[in-house]
Amino acid sequence: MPELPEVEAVTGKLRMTAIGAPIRDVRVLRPRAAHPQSPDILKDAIGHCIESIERRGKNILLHLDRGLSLRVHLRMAGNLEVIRDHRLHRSAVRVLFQFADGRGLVFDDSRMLGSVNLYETWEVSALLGGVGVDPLSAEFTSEFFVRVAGRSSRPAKLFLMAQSPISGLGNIYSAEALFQARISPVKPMRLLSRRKLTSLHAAIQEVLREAIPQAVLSYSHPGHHESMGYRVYDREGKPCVRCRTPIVRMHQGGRSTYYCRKCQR
DNA sequence: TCGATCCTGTAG
DNA sequence: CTACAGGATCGA
Repeated sequence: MPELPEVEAVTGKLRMTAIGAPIRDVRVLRPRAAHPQSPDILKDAIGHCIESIERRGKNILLHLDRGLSLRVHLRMAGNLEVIRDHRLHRSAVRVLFQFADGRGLVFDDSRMLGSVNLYETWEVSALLGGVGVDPLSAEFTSEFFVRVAGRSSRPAKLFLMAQSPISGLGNIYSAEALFQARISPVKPMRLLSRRKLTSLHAAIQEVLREAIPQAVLSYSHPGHHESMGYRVYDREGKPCVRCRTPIVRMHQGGRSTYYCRKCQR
């Protein structure tokens, strides 16, 4: 379920709960979750505690003491949270970190597409060297955006979703940003005017910033997953909120793209 | 730079 | 039963 705002919500919550507690044991209930590493490697986290937590795009980095870091990727259906009692975990749990105080850090993932890996901290930066600029970081300037856009002939939506050179946008917020900026998802990036690009740059930040508080709310009420009101995503056949034209769904890169034929050109 | 693929769950 | 799901990697 997670895109950047949801991952941000998860990391924010973890920062308040998961830092400082020593890890007493690690259970890997589904070895594939550690792929391509051996699941045994996760056991090396035992005896360490989480010192800091960082989000890079959709990657979650849990930095442990003494030079180790966990990298968690939630992919389509993952979740990472602290539970009061590690014995009370649900069935979709793939990896369980038991804290010395009895609480547990739980990675669950019904679709088994996510991953949990343990690296030495210095390796992580190298490993994530290829991930692009985070759209909520200071590096994501309008100038940067115009520059990288000019170098790509890809359809706008595929460009936004590629995680490079921009990292963190997924299917929903790419569609939302393009709608907001009134740009067609199939328009080759380099053909967009500077004016359009500036508008899209602002729209990206706007839709993400707007979504974070919503994501925080939905993650703070377990089992209360209200889908927030999207402007185009998942609105096939429903009237465009701007011009009432029915929203269309098409396929791009194997994913659904929703857009308004009239507003977005 | 693309489609196929990894998995399971759920809606129609 | 099929289609589809908020992601990314891999091989051609």
